[in-house]
Order: sequence, then C-alpha cells, then structure tokens
Amino acid sequence: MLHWKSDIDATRGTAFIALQGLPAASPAAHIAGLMSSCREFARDAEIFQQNETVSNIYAVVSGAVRFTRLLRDGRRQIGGFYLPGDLFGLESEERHSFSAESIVNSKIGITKRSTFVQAAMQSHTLAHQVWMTTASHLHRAQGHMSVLGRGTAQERIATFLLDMDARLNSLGSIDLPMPRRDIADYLGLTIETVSRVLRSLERARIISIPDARRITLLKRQVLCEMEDF
Amino acid sequence: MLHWKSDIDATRGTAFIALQGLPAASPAAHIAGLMSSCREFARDAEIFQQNETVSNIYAVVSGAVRFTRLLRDGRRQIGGFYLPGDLFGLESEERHSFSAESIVNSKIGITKRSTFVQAAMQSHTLAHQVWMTTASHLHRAQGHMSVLGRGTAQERIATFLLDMDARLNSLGSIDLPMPRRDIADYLGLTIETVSRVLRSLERARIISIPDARRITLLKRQVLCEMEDF
DNA sequence: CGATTAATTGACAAAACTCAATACGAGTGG
DNA sequence: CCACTCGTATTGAGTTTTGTCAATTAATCG
Repeated sequence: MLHWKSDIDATRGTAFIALQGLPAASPAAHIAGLMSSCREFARDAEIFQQNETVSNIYAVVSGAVRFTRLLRDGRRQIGGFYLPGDLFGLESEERHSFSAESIVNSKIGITKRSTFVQAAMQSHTLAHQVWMTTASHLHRAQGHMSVLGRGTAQERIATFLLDMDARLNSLGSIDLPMPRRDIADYLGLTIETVSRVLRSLERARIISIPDARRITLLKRQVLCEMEDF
Repeated sequence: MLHWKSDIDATRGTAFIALQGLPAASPAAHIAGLMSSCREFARDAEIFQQNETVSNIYAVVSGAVRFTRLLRDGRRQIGGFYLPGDLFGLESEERHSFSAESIVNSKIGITKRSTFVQAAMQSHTLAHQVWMTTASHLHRAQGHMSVLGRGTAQERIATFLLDMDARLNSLGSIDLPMPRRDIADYLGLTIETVSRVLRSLERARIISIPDARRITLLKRQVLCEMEDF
C-alpha cells in the first residue's frame, strides 16, 4: 500500500510519459500530450502564489495539492484539493486569487499558458475541454458553497469523507493526504471541531480511525444520509 | 428613479435589440447578437429548474435572478445573483444543479444551447468568451466560498453590500432587488441575523436603511475594512 | 381599510469556537 | 531499543456567536 509520506519516487521523465498513468477518462489525460515538463514538489512547497501572474497550467500526476487563500487577519480558506488526474491553474484572470501548495511530495505536469492558448486556438476539441475543465471546477465550487453555507459540522465532514473516498478511489479505506488543519480550513471549521466530529462518528461505529490519516467507512449509507443535497 | 417593483415595461422586441442597453464591456454584449428571443418573467417565476436538462443560455436584460439549490430538508442555498448584463445557464453538465428564478419582474434574453455551441465552433473569439464567462463565474464562486467558510455574519453582510453596490452601479445608494430571505440564504445566515447585523451597522452610522429594500452606504471605508480578503 | 406577507426585535438554546491541557507518533540521538 | 523532542491530534471546560421560537411592527396588495 502506497502511503503519502513515502511517495517519493526517483522516476522522472516527461510529463507526457508520467501522465500515461492518469485515469483515461480525465480531461488531464486528453490534454496530457501538451504537458511539456514534470516537476516534483516537496511537502508544503508552493506551486504558485496568490497574486502571482498566471503563466502555467498544471496537472497532478501523483500526490495532492491544496488550493488556498490567505485572508487579511491570517485566517485561511482552502478552496479545494487537487488529486491525481486533476488539472488546475487554468484561470481567466491575469493573477491567481489562490495559492497552490503541494500537500505531500507530488509530481506535477506543467505547460505554459501561452502554449495552451495557442493549441486551443487550433483545436475545437481542446478548447471545449478547457471550458469543460473550468465548468467542472465551477460545479465543484458550487457544491462546496452549499456545504459551507448550509451544513452543520457533521454534514460537512460526511460530505468531505464521501468526496475523498470517491476521488481517491479508496473504496471505503481512505488514506488522507492532508492534516486536520487543511480539512478544517477547507470545511470552514476548527481542527478541534473536525477532531470531535470524527471521533463521534467513530464512536457511532460509522467510521473507524486506525490512524489520524486513515479513515475507514463502515456505514457509507449513514454518511450519505447526512449529506444535505 | 426606477424601482424593482415597478420595472414592468410593455416594450418588447428581439433580445438583440433589448440587449443594446447592456454595458458594452460585458460578455453578454458581445454575445448579444446570438440572443434569439427575449422573455419577461414575473416575480418569483422559474426560469429553469434544478435537475432540468440544460437547453438554453440566458442573459439578464433587466431585473434580477437568483440561482438557488433546494436541499433535502428544505433548506435553501443561493449560489449567486444575476444582474443586468450577466449571462447564466452556461453549464457543462447535462442537467442544471441549481434553479434560476426571477426575483422581480425581469427581461431575460434566451438562446438555444445548440445554437450557441454551433456558433462557438465557428468562432474562436466566441469560444473564448464562453470560457471567460464560466471562468468569471468560477472566480466569483471561489470568492464566495471564502466568505461562507471564514466570515462572521458582519463580514458576510459587509461583503454583500459592497458587491451589490458595485454590480448595481448604485454609488452608495443600493436598491436591493431581493428580500431578506434571499440575502440570508445567499450568505448562509438566518433572516434574523441579517436583520440584526444591518440594524447594528445602521446604529453605528455605517449605513442607513430608509426602507428595507434601500440601503445607503455612509462609511464605505469601514465596510471595506470589514471584508476579510 | 383590512388582510397578508415581510421585517424586526427579544429571550433563550444550541452549535461551534477559544483556550488550555494532554496524548500520540514519527523521527533522532544516545 | 529506549528516551526525547517536536509537530499533530485529541479532549475538556467555558465562552461566544448565531440559530430558534415567539411576539411585534412595518410594508404591500387587493
């Protein structure tokens, strides 16, 4: 079993080759041919920063990325997580409004934005996929808005666990790449509340937490019923 | 002064003509030539419904639209408001995940999705604008996520007022098209909290509320400092 | 003008936050 | 292999904010 903390892999190569491992259905796979380079980012390394000029498009090959915004008083909101197969950094604005940071050691495919735009001018298919990618990010953001605006702590955690399970293909045994602090900042809660809700779900035998980073879904159905949409 | 409650206008015509009144800089203006028809929707009328098949693209000519999602237990989350010049309904999914409802009597330009997709295949400029529109919706959604996840009631209200003032070009004298219930469901608060925060801002002489639907910004600077990003 | 809906206000309850203490776990050096 | 340390997570006690419920006032519509 591959663990986040040990996923440093000496293998290198072009992003194209690296991206072959991506799920075939993901937009990233179609766009893979354009990825000109592949870099490794260490745990907590910055991929791009809030306010920085948008100049590249990225694809997660392995690892995990958090998309964060720092507020004036030091509070932090995480806009989302990017997992293997996900594209990110594809913004229409001149500057990034969020930072992207590698949560664990990650391999990230990179293409120049200009190359991308050029290619999209040539290919309707690619242009359509660019739009689809942005639209799916929008769809995800809208779903998250509902969770943040109208969910109790328990509903937020339930939604988060089900989402992670689905996206990591973990079949009920989730190996979380991120610490509690990230989960809290993503769900608009404190780490204490995250911890308490997880423990209460464990006591109710709905999940089990053999290790802080590993969560097993014992009664998925109950979690689904907690989701509010 | 035009009021939301009295903006019923007997004038009809093609959307193209109607859309001439839009701000020239808005994407809607560029896309205006495609709008094949223009319909009026009464207060609270449904433009499209959650789960309905996506079949049209819409542009607000006059009035205001709320973008809402109904949750299982009857709670409601408003994803955003569309104001004159805004495009909406441009989704990549097969079905709408939110409903769109006219808040006041509104004129809405409508184009078939298929017509739109065809035209975007012919024109890179149009395709680019479609992407830009979705990207700007994403940008707005991400901003709203920060507000919902990390803002106090006061910060949420301050952000809302400044946003509405800017988008309605009201220069500090905002004529809100929506009732408190909509503001509450947009900000993830209750109507009572919205009411209390507004009154406390009024008592602090930061705003004045001559009428529930009209809010004047007395000290914009103070509101800006309340925003968290 | 009366009926109906929308908004405000108050008293109280509940959910989540804060602060502080404790426990756990991975990595380090003896 | 065992302490030791440091960062992360958990747990507890008490506070704060916001939500709930109920009553009142204000606005809108016929």
